[in-house]
Amino acid sequence: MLDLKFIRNNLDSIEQMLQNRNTDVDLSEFRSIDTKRRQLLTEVEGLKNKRNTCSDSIALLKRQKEDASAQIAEMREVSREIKQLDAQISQLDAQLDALIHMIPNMPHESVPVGSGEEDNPVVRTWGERPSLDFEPQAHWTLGEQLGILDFERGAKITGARFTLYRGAGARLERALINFMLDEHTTRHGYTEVLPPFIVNKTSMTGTGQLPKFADDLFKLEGLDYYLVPTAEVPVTNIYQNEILEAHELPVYFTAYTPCFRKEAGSYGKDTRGLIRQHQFNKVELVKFAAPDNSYEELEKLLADAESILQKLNIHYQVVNLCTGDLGFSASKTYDIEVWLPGQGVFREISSCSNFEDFQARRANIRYRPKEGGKTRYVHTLNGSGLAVGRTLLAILENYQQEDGSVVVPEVLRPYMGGMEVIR
RNA sequence: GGAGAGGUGGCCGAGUCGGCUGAAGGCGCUCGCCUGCUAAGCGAGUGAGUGGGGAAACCUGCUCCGAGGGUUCGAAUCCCUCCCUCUCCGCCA
Repeated sequence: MLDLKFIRNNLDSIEQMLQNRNTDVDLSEFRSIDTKRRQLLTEVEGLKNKRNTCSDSIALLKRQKEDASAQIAEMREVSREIKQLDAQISQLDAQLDALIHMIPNMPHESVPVGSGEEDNPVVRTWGERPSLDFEPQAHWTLGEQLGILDFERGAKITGARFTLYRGAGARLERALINFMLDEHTTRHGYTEVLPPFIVNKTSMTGTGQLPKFADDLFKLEGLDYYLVPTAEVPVTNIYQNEILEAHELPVYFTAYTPCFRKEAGSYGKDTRGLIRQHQFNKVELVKFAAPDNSYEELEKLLADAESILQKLNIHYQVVNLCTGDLGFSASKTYDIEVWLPGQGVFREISSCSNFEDFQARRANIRYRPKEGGKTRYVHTLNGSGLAVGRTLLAILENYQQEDGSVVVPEVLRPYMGGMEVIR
Protein backbone atom coordinates (compact mmCIF):
# COMPACT_ATOMS: atom_id res chain seq x y z
CA MET A 1 0.00 0.00 0.00
CA LEU A 2 1.28 3.42 -0.85
CA ASP A 3 1.15 6.37 1.50
CA LEU A 4 -2.10 8.30 1.18
CA LYS A 5 -0.29 11.63 1.11
CA PHE A 6 2.08 10.32 -1.54
CA ILE A 7 -0.85 9.26 -3.70
CA ARG A 8 -2.53 12.61 -3.23
CA ASN A 9 0.60 14.47 -4.38
CA ASN A 10 1.74 12.14 -7.15
CA LEU A 11 -1.37 11.06 -9.00
CA ASP A 12 0.25 11.65 -12.39
CA SER A 13 3.32 9.53 -11.79
CA ILE A 14 1.11 6.81 -10.32
CA GLU A 15 -1.02 6.78 -13.47
CA GLN A 16 2.20 6.43 -15.48
CA MET A 17 3.36 3.62 -13.21
CA LEU A 18 0.07 1.75 -13.61
CA GLN A 19 0.52 1.97 -17.35
CA ASN A 20 4.09 0.66 -17.18
CA ARG A 21 2.85 -2.25 -15.12
CA ASN A 22 -0.02 -2.99 -17.50
CA THR A 23 -2.47 -2.63 -14.63
CA ASP A 24 -5.84 -1.03 -14.83
CA VAL A 25 -6.91 0.63 -11.63
CA ASP A 26 -9.35 3.47 -12.01
CA LEU A 27 -8.11 6.42 -9.99
CA SER A 28 -10.49 8.97 -11.43
CA GLU A 29 -12.60 9.01 -8.28
CA PHE A 30 -9.68 9.24 -5.89
CA ARG A 31 -9.48 13.00 -5.86
CA SER A 32 -13.16 13.60 -5.19
CA ILE A 33 -13.47 10.95 -2.48
CA ASP A 34 -10.30 12.16 -0.79
CA THR A 35 -11.33 15.83 -0.73
CA LYS A 36 -14.86 15.04 0.34
CA ARG A 37 -13.53 12.89 3.15
CA ARG A 38 -11.20 15.56 4.44
CA GLN A 39 -13.97 18.15 4.25
CA LEU A 40 -16.28 16.04 6.37
CA LEU A 41 -13.44 15.23 8.72
CA THR A 42 -12.80 18.90 9.44
CA GLU A 43 -16.50 19.43 9.98
CA VAL A 44 -17.01 16.53 12.34
CA GLU A 45 -13.84 17.26 14.26
CA GLY A 46 -15.11 20.79 14.92
CA LEU A 47 -18.31 19.33 16.32
CA LYS A 48 -16.40 16.82 18.40
CA ASN A 49 -14.31 19.60 19.79
CA LYS A 50 -17.49 21.40 20.78
CA ARG A 51 -18.85 18.26 22.36
CA ASN A 52 -15.67 17.71 24.34
CA THR A 53 -15.58 21.20 25.77
CA CYS A 54 -19.29 21.19 26.54
CA SER A 55 -19.01 17.85 28.26
CA ASP A 56 -16.40 19.35 30.49
CA SER A 57 -18.60 22.25 31.44
CA ILE A 58 -21.56 19.93 32.02
CA ALA A 59 -19.35 17.93 34.36
CA LEU A 60 -18.40 21.13 36.14
CA LEU A 61 -22.03 22.21 36.55
CA LYS A 62 -23.00 18.79 37.86
CA ARG A 63 -20.23 18.87 40.40
CA GLN A 64 -21.45 22.26 41.61
CA LYS A 65 -24.95 20.78 41.73
CA GLU A 66 -26.23 23.23 39.14
CA ASP A 67 -28.67 22.68 36.33
CA ALA A 68 -27.18 21.54 32.98
CA SER A 69 -30.28 20.45 31.12
CA ALA A 70 -30.00 23.23 28.50
CA GLN A 71 -26.48 22.19 27.53
CA ILE A 72 -27.43 18.54 27.55
CA ALA A 73 -30.30 19.17 25.21
CA GLU A 74 -28.03 21.11 22.86
CA MET A 75 -25.40 18.39 22.93
CA ARG A 76 -27.97 15.76 22.16
CA GLU A 77 -28.48 17.49 18.82
CA VAL A 78 -24.73 17.85 18.21
CA SER A 79 -24.20 14.18 18.91
CA ARG A 80 -26.84 13.28 16.39
CA GLU A 81 -25.01 15.30 13.73
CA ILE A 82 -21.69 13.72 14.66
CA LYS A 83 -23.14 10.26 14.33
CA GLN A 84 -24.46 11.06 10.88
CA LEU A 85 -21.18 12.57 9.66
CA ASP A 86 -19.17 9.70 11.09
CA ALA A 87 -21.31 7.26 9.14
CA GLN A 88 -20.67 9.17 5.91
CA ILE A 89 -16.95 9.31 6.61
CA SER A 90 -16.61 5.62 7.32
CA GLN A 91 -18.31 4.92 4.01
CA LEU A 92 -15.79 7.12 2.21
CA ASP A 93 -13.00 5.49 4.21
CA ALA A 94 -14.08 2.11 2.97
CA GLN A 95 -14.12 3.31 -0.64
CA LEU A 96 -10.72 4.93 -0.32
CA ASP A 97 -9.33 1.89 1.44
CA ALA A 98 -10.55 -0.46 -1.27
CA LEU A 99 -8.99 1.81 -3.88
CA ILE A 100 -5.55 2.19 -2.34
CA HIS A 101 -5.26 -1.52 -1.56
CA MET A 102 -5.55 -2.18 -5.29
CA ILE A 103 -2.69 0.16 -6.26
CA PRO A 104 0.57 -1.77 -6.80
CA ASN A 105 3.93 -0.64 -5.49
CA MET A 106 6.11 1.94 -7.22
CA PRO A 107 8.99 0.24 -9.07
CA HIS A 108 12.52 1.25 -8.08
CA GLU A 109 14.36 3.50 -10.54
CA SER A 110 16.65 0.61 -11.53
CA VAL A 111 13.70 -1.40 -12.82
CA PRO A 112 13.54 -1.28 -16.63
CA VAL A 113 10.28 -0.37 -18.32
CA GLY A 114 9.01 -3.30 -20.34
CA SER A 115 5.84 -5.12 -21.20
CA GLY A 116 6.54 -8.70 -20.16
CA GLU A 117 9.10 -11.36 -19.34
CA GLU A 118 10.70 -11.06 -22.77
CA ASP A 119 11.90 -7.61 -21.69
CA ASN A 120 13.66 -8.77 -18.50
CA PRO A 121 17.39 -8.05 -18.89
CA VAL A 122 19.80 -10.81 -17.86
CA VAL A 123 21.98 -9.47 -15.05
CA ARG A 124 24.49 -12.33 -14.99
CA THR A 125 24.94 -15.98 -15.83
CA TRP A 126 26.72 -18.54 -13.66
CA GLY A 127 28.23 -21.89 -14.65
CA GLU A 128 27.77 -23.75 -17.88
CA ARG A 129 25.32 -26.05 -19.50
CA PRO A 130 26.24 -29.66 -18.70
CA SER A 131 27.74 -31.36 -21.71
CA LEU A 132 25.53 -34.39 -22.21
CA ASP A 133 26.50 -36.60 -25.14
CA PHE A 134 23.06 -38.15 -25.31
CA GLU A 135 19.51 -36.94 -25.71
CA PRO A 136 18.56 -35.51 -22.26
CA GLN A 137 15.23 -36.55 -20.76
CA ALA A 138 12.68 -34.36 -19.02
CA HIS A 139 12.47 -34.86 -15.26
CA TRP A 140 9.00 -36.40 -15.44
CA THR A 141 10.34 -39.21 -17.57
CA LEU A 142 13.39 -39.70 -15.37
CA GLY A 143 11.35 -39.50 -12.19
CA GLU A 144 8.81 -42.05 -13.34
CA GLN A 145 11.45 -44.43 -14.68
CA LEU A 146 13.35 -44.29 -11.42
CA GLY A 147 10.15 -44.79 -9.46
CA ILE A 148 10.76 -41.69 -7.36
CA LEU A 149 8.00 -39.46 -8.74
CA ASP A 150 4.50 -40.86 -9.07
CA PHE A 151 2.27 -38.39 -10.85
CA GLU A 152 -0.58 -40.80 -11.46
CA ARG A 153 -1.02 -41.75 -7.85
CA GLY A 154 -0.70 -38.13 -6.78
CA ALA A 155 -3.60 -37.34 -9.09
CA LYS A 156 -5.56 -40.32 -7.75
CA ILE A 157 -5.09 -39.29 -4.14
CA THR A 158 -5.98 -35.67 -4.71
CA GLY A 159 -6.09 -34.43 -8.29
CA ALA A 160 -4.07 -32.82 -11.03
CA ARG A 161 -0.90 -30.99 -10.00
CA PHE A 162 -0.30 -33.14 -6.92
CA THR A 163 2.60 -35.56 -6.85
CA LEU A 164 3.62 -38.52 -4.71
CA TYR A 165 7.35 -38.72 -4.02
CA ARG A 166 8.79 -42.14 -3.20
CA GLY A 167 12.00 -43.57 -1.83
CA ALA A 168 15.08 -41.66 -2.93
CA GLY A 169 12.81 -38.96 -4.38
CA ALA A 170 11.19 -38.25 -1.02
CA ARG A 171 14.58 -38.37 0.64
CA LEU A 172 16.15 -36.04 -1.92
CA GLU A 173 13.40 -33.49 -1.29
CA ARG A 174 14.04 -33.72 2.45
CA ALA A 175 17.81 -33.56 1.90
CA LEU A 176 17.39 -30.35 -0.08
CA ILE A 177 15.26 -28.74 2.61
CA ASN A 178 17.83 -29.57 5.27
CA PHE A 179 20.76 -28.55 3.13
CA MET A 180 19.24 -25.16 2.31
CA LEU A 181 18.23 -24.43 5.91
CA ASP A 182 21.68 -25.43 7.16
CA GLU A 183 23.41 -23.18 4.64
CA HIS A 184 21.27 -20.15 5.46
CA THR A 185 21.44 -20.57 9.22
CA THR A 186 25.10 -21.50 9.61
CA ARG A 187 26.71 -19.53 6.77
CA HIS A 188 24.41 -16.62 5.97
CA GLY A 189 23.22 -15.53 9.41
CA TYR A 190 19.51 -16.32 9.18
CA THR A 191 17.43 -17.48 12.13
CA GLU A 192 15.29 -20.49 11.36
CA VAL A 193 11.58 -20.22 12.11
CA LEU A 194 8.81 -22.74 11.65
CA PRO A 195 5.60 -20.75 11.25
CA PRO A 196 1.95 -21.79 11.03
CA PHE A 197 0.99 -23.06 7.58
CA ILE A 198 -2.46 -21.54 7.91
CA VAL A 199 -2.87 -17.78 8.28
CA ASN A 200 -5.72 -15.34 8.76
CA LYS A 201 -7.03 -12.64 6.48
CA THR A 202 -5.15 -9.85 8.23
CA SER A 203 -1.81 -11.51 7.53
CA MET A 204 -2.75 -12.13 3.90
CA THR A 205 -3.69 -8.48 3.54
CA GLY A 206 -0.50 -7.41 5.27
CA THR A 207 1.77 -8.93 2.65
CA GLY A 208 -0.47 -8.04 -0.28
CA GLN A 209 -2.05 -11.37 -1.32
CA LEU A 210 -5.44 -9.99 -0.34
CA PRO A 211 -7.71 -8.45 -1.39
CA LYS A 212 -6.49 -8.63 -4.97
CA PHE A 213 -5.36 -12.23 -5.36
CA ALA A 214 -8.05 -14.15 -3.50
CA ASP A 215 -8.51 -16.47 -6.49
CA ASP A 216 -5.00 -17.87 -6.09
CA LEU A 217 -5.53 -18.94 -2.48
CA PHE A 218 -6.95 -22.03 -0.82
CA LYS A 219 -9.41 -20.80 1.80
CA LEU A 220 -10.67 -23.04 4.59
CA GLU A 221 -14.37 -23.53 4.48
CA GLY A 222 -16.35 -21.44 6.92
CA LEU A 223 -13.27 -19.75 8.34
CA ASP A 224 -11.22 -16.67 7.57
CA TYR A 225 -8.18 -18.92 7.37
CA TYR A 226 -6.03 -19.63 4.33
CA LEU A 227 -3.31 -22.13 3.45
CA VAL A 228 -0.03 -20.25 3.01
CA PRO A 229 0.96 -19.65 -0.62
CA THR A 230 4.52 -18.88 0.55
CA ALA A 231 6.33 -18.57 3.89
CA GLU A 232 6.62 -14.87 3.11
CA VAL A 233 3.13 -14.41 4.56
CA PRO A 234 3.51 -15.91 8.05
CA VAL A 235 7.15 -14.84 8.41
CA THR A 236 6.71 -11.21 7.35
CA ASN A 237 3.72 -10.99 9.67
CA ILE A 238 5.85 -12.01 12.64
CA TYR A 239 6.30 -8.30 13.31
CA GLN A 240 2.83 -7.18 12.27
CA ASN A 241 1.78 -4.20 14.44
CA GLU A 242 5.13 -3.98 16.14
CA ILE A 243 7.74 -1.28 16.57
CA LEU A 244 11.33 -2.50 16.34
CA GLU A 245 14.37 -0.72 17.70
CA ALA A 246 16.90 0.51 15.13
CA HIS A 247 19.68 -1.62 16.61
CA GLU A 248 17.62 -4.79 16.00
CA LEU A 249 17.75 -4.24 12.22
CA PRO A 250 18.35 -5.96 9.94
CA VAL A 251 16.50 -9.13 11.00
CA TYR A 252 17.07 -12.27 8.92
CA PHE A 253 14.64 -15.20 9.00
CA THR A 254 14.59 -18.40 7.01
CA ALA A 255 11.71 -20.84 7.00
CA TYR A 256 10.71 -24.07 5.36
CA THR A 257 7.01 -24.37 4.55
CA PRO A 258 4.90 -26.16 2.03
CA CYS A 259 3.17 -23.68 -0.28
CA PHE A 260 -0.37 -24.02 -1.55
CA ARG A 261 -1.54 -22.26 -4.69
CA LYS A 262 -4.61 -22.63 -6.81
CA GLU A 263 -2.68 -21.55 -9.91
CA ALA A 264 -5.87 -20.07 -11.25
CA GLY A 265 -5.45 -18.94 -14.83
CA SER A 266 -2.64 -21.37 -15.61
CA TYR A 267 -4.83 -24.03 -17.20
CA GLY A 268 -2.95 -25.92 -19.84
CA LYS A 269 0.40 -24.41 -18.81
CA ASP A 270 3.14 -26.65 -17.43
CA THR A 271 0.80 -29.56 -17.02
CA ARG A 272 3.59 -32.09 -16.95
CA GLY A 273 6.01 -32.70 -14.15
CA LEU A 274 6.85 -30.74 -11.05
CA ILE A 275 7.00 -27.23 -12.46
CA ARG A 276 3.58 -26.01 -11.43
CA GLN A 277 2.01 -27.82 -8.49
CA HIS A 278 -0.82 -26.91 -6.12
CA GLN A 279 1.44 -27.95 -3.25
CA PHE A 280 5.21 -27.52 -3.23
CA ASN A 281 7.98 -27.06 -0.71
CA LYS A 282 10.03 -23.94 -0.40
CA VAL A 283 12.75 -22.57 1.85
CA GLU A 284 12.19 -18.86 2.14
CA LEU A 285 14.44 -15.97 3.14
CA VAL A 286 12.84 -12.93 4.77
CA LYS A 287 14.50 -9.70 5.90
CA PHE A 288 13.42 -6.62 7.78
CA ALA A 289 15.80 -3.77 7.01
CA ALA A 290 16.26 -0.05 7.54
CA PRO A 291 15.27 1.95 4.43
CA ASP A 292 18.74 3.36 3.80
CA ASN A 293 20.37 0.00 3.10
CA SER A 294 17.54 -2.22 1.94
CA TYR A 295 18.92 -2.44 -1.60
CA GLU A 296 22.27 -3.66 -0.34
CA GLU A 297 20.33 -6.24 1.65
CA LEU A 298 18.53 -7.29 -1.52
CA GLU A 299 21.84 -7.94 -3.29
CA LYS A 300 23.04 -10.00 -0.32
CA LEU A 301 19.79 -11.95 -0.15
CA LEU A 302 20.06 -12.71 -3.86
CA ALA A 303 23.65 -13.89 -3.36
CA ASP A 304 22.51 -16.16 -0.51
CA ALA A 305 19.95 -17.78 -2.79
CA GLU A 306 22.45 -18.09 -5.66
CA SER A 307 25.00 -19.76 -3.42
CA ILE A 308 22.72 -22.80 -3.11
CA LEU A 309 22.78 -23.36 -6.87
CA GLN A 310 26.51 -22.73 -6.94
CA LYS A 311 27.10 -25.43 -4.34
CA LEU A 312 24.87 -27.76 -6.31
CA ASN A 313 26.85 -26.70 -9.37
CA ILE A 314 23.83 -25.97 -11.55
CA HIS A 315 23.95 -23.44 -14.39
CA TYR A 316 21.63 -20.44 -13.93
CA GLN A 317 20.98 -16.85 -14.88
CA VAL A 318 19.68 -13.87 -12.93
CA VAL A 319 17.18 -11.51 -14.51
CA ASN A 320 15.91 -8.12 -13.39
CA LEU A 321 12.12 -8.10 -13.74
CA CYS A 322 10.84 -5.23 -15.87
CA THR A 323 7.80 -3.13 -14.95
CA GLY A 324 5.44 -5.32 -16.95
CA ASP A 325 6.51 -8.50 -15.13
CA LEU A 326 7.03 -7.12 -11.63
CA GLY A 327 4.79 -8.47 -8.86
CA PHE A 328 2.09 -6.34 -7.27
CA SER A 329 3.87 -5.61 -3.97
CA ALA A 330 7.47 -5.45 -5.16
CA SER A 331 9.63 -2.42 -5.90
CA LYS A 332 12.31 -4.55 -7.45
CA THR A 333 12.65 -8.26 -8.13
CA TYR A 334 15.45 -10.49 -9.34
CA ASP A 335 14.49 -13.91 -10.61
CA ILE A 336 16.99 -16.74 -10.61
CA GLU A 337 16.38 -19.12 -13.50
CA VAL A 338 17.95 -22.57 -13.66
CA TRP A 339 18.94 -24.32 -16.81
CA LEU A 340 16.82 -27.40 -17.56
CA PRO A 341 18.57 -29.54 -20.22
CA GLY A 342 15.61 -31.91 -20.54
CA GLN A 343 13.50 -29.04 -21.77
CA GLY A 344 16.20 -26.76 -23.11
CA VAL A 345 15.00 -23.69 -21.19
CA PHE A 346 15.74 -21.55 -18.16
CA ARG A 347 13.03 -21.80 -15.48
CA GLU A 348 12.43 -19.60 -12.47
CA ILE A 349 13.60 -21.19 -9.24
CA SER A 350 13.77 -18.14 -6.99
CA SER A 351 12.32 -14.68 -6.84
CA CYS A 352 14.07 -12.11 -4.64
CA SER A 353 12.32 -8.84 -3.95
CA ASN A 354 12.51 -5.61 -2.04
CA PHE A 355 9.04 -4.39 -1.11
CA GLU A 356 10.36 -1.22 0.49
CA ASP A 357 7.64 0.00 2.88
CA PHE A 358 4.70 -1.33 0.85
CA GLN A 359 4.07 -4.40 3.01
CA ALA A 360 5.29 -2.68 6.16
CA ARG A 361 2.62 -0.02 5.78
CA ARG A 362 -0.10 -2.62 5.27
CA ALA A 363 1.11 -4.80 8.11
CA ASN A 364 2.09 -1.81 10.26
CA ILE A 365 5.71 -2.82 10.91
CA ARG A 366 7.79 0.12 12.11
CA TYR A 367 11.06 0.90 13.77
CA ARG A 368 12.40 3.69 15.91
CA PRO A 369 15.32 5.38 14.14
CA LYS A 370 18.66 5.63 15.97
CA GLU A 371 18.59 9.40 15.89
CA GLY A 372 15.18 9.36 17.58
CA GLY A 373 12.14 11.12 16.26
CA LYS A 374 9.09 9.62 14.63
CA THR A 375 8.77 5.92 13.98
CA ARG A 376 9.26 4.87 10.37
CA TYR A 377 8.19 1.88 8.36
CA VAL A 378 10.82 -0.81 7.87
CA HIS A 379 11.62 -2.23 4.47
CA THR A 380 10.68 -5.87 3.96
CA LEU A 381 12.46 -8.23 1.59
CA ASN A 382 12.14 -11.85 0.71
CA GLY A 383 13.29 -14.46 -1.72
CA SER A 384 13.12 -18.16 -2.29
CA GLY A 385 16.20 -19.87 -1.09
CA LEU A 386 15.09 -22.01 -3.05
CA ALA A 387 11.92 -23.59 -4.39
CA VAL A 388 12.61 -27.18 -3.39
CA GLY A 389 10.59 -29.12 -5.97
CA ARG A 390 12.08 -27.12 -8.80
CA THR A 391 15.55 -27.65 -7.40
CA LEU A 392 14.90 -31.38 -7.32
CA LEU A 393 13.79 -31.43 -10.92
CA ALA A 394 16.78 -29.32 -11.91
CA ILE A 395 19.04 -31.91 -10.29
CA LEU A 396 17.30 -34.73 -12.12
CA GLU A 397 17.73 -33.03 -15.48
CA ASN A 398 21.26 -31.70 -14.95
CA TYR A 399 22.73 -34.75 -13.27
CA GLN A 400 21.13 -37.41 -15.43
CA GLN A 401 23.22 -40.10 -17.12
CA GLU A 402 22.68 -41.93 -20.32
CA ASP A 403 21.18 -44.98 -18.56
CA GLY A 404 18.56 -42.83 -16.85
CA SER A 405 20.26 -42.83 -13.45
CA VAL A 406 20.94 -39.57 -11.65
CA VAL A 407 24.14 -38.63 -9.83
CA VAL A 408 23.58 -37.13 -6.37
CA PRO A 409 25.38 -33.75 -6.09
CA GLU A 410 28.26 -34.07 -3.67
CA VAL A 411 27.00 -31.56 -1.11
CA LEU A 412 23.80 -33.57 -0.73
CA ARG A 413 25.39 -36.97 -0.17
CA PRO A 414 25.76 -36.53 3.60
CA TYR A 415 22.03 -35.81 3.67
CA MET A 416 21.33 -38.92 1.56
CA GLY A 417 23.10 -41.44 3.74
CA GLY A 418 26.06 -41.38 1.39
CA MET A 419 24.06 -42.31 -1.71
CA GLU A 420 26.01 -41.36 -4.86
CA VAL A 421 23.64 -42.32 -7.63
CA ILE A 422 19.88 -42.73 -7.80
CA ARG A 423 19.14 -45.70 -10.02
C1' G B 1 -15.77 -28.85 24.24
C1' G B 2 -17.36 -27.17 29.77
C1' A B 3 -16.35 -23.65 34.13
C1' G B 4 -13.81 -19.39 35.88
C1' A B 5 -10.21 -15.08 35.56
C1' G B 6 -8.22 -11.48 32.54
C1' G B 7 -6.71 -8.24 28.10
C1' U B 8 -4.48 -0.47 29.87
C1' G B 9 1.63 3.25 27.00
C1' G B 10 8.52 -0.04 24.96
C1' C B 11 7.69 -3.36 29.56
C1' C B 12 5.26 -4.00 34.53
C1' G B 13 1.09 -2.05 36.80
C1' A B 14 -3.04 1.64 39.31
C1' G B 15 -7.70 3.28 37.63
C1' U B 16 -12.83 4.27 43.21
C1' C B 17 -20.40 5.62 42.36
C1' G B 18 -19.34 6.80 34.05
C1' G B 19 -17.02 13.42 33.79
C1' C B 20 -10.86 17.19 36.23
C1' U B 21 -6.96 10.04 33.50
C1' G B 22 -4.05 9.82 27.14
C1' A B 23 -3.97 7.69 31.59
C1' A B 24 -0.98 7.50 38.80
C1' G B 25 3.40 4.63 40.28
C1' G B 26 7.58 1.73 38.81
C1' C B 27 11.11 -0.22 35.10
C1' G B 28 13.47 0.97 30.65
C1' C B 29 15.27 4.81 27.44
C1' U B 30 17.20 10.12 26.41
C1' C B 31 19.48 14.62 28.16
C1' G B 32 21.80 17.32 32.24
C1' C B 33 24.25 17.35 37.24
C1' C B 34 27.44 14.53 40.35
C1' U B 35 31.76 10.90 40.10
C1' G B 36 39.13 9.34 38.71
C1' C B 37 36.11 5.18 35.82
C1' U B 38 31.75 2.12 36.53
C1' A B 39 27.63 1.67 39.71
C1' A B 40 24.56 4.38 42.83
C1' G B 41 22.28 9.25 43.57
C1' C B 42 19.78 13.94 41.94
C1' G B 43 16.92 16.85 38.14
C1' A B 44 14.23 17.10 33.54
C1' G B 45 12.11 14.65 29.44
C1' U B 46 9.94 10.26 27.11
C1' G B 47 3.11 6.61 23.38
C1' A B 48 0.87 6.13 18.50
C1' G B 49 -2.19 7.58 14.31
C1' U B 50 -4.33 11.35 11.45
C1' G B 51 -5.90 16.54 10.04
C1' G B 52 -4.90 22.17 10.19
C1' G B 53 -1.25 26.42 10.66
C1' G B 54 4.21 27.58 10.04
C1' A B 55 10.26 28.06 6.00
C1' A B 56 11.47 25.66 10.51
C1' A B 57 11.89 24.88 15.85
C1' C B 58 7.00 24.59 17.09
C1' C B 59 1.67 25.51 17.91
C1' U B 60 -3.10 23.25 17.44
C1' G B 61 -7.80 19.85 16.45
C1' C B 62 -9.53 14.86 16.43
C1' U B 63 -8.90 9.59 17.40
C1' C B 64 -6.77 5.40 20.07
C1' C B 65 -7.04 1.72 27.14
C1' G B 66 -7.80 -6.45 22.64
C1' A B 67 -11.51 -5.72 18.00
C1' G B 68 -16.37 -4.26 16.50
C1' G B 69 -21.20 -2.50 17.82
C1' G B 70 -24.63 -0.20 21.60
C1' U B 71 -26.41 2.99 25.89
C1' U B 72 -25.30 8.27 27.35
C1' C B 73 -24.78 15.28 26.84
C1' G B 74 -20.20 12.44 28.12
C1' A B 75 -17.25 5.51 28.51
C1' A B 76 -10.77 2.60 29.83
C1' U B 77 -14.97 2.53 33.25
C1' C B 78 -22.07 0.15 31.84
C1' C B 79 -24.39 -3.52 27.91
C1' C B 80 -23.84 -6.98 23.50
C1' U B 81 -20.86 -9.83 19.87
C1' C B 82 -16.17 -11.59 18.50
C1' C B 83 -10.78 -12.52 19.17
C1' C B 84 -6.74 -13.70 22.32
C1' U B 85 -4.23 -15.16 27.09
C1' C B 86 -4.24 -17.77 31.84
C1' U B 87 -6.28 -21.58 35.53
C1' C B 88 -9.28 -26.01 36.36
C1' C B 89 -12.09 -30.17 34.04
C1' G B 90 -12.92 -33.19 29.59
C1' C B 91 -10.74 -35.05 25.02
C1' C B 92 -6.45 -35.96 22.27
C1' A B 93 -1.10 -36.58 18.72
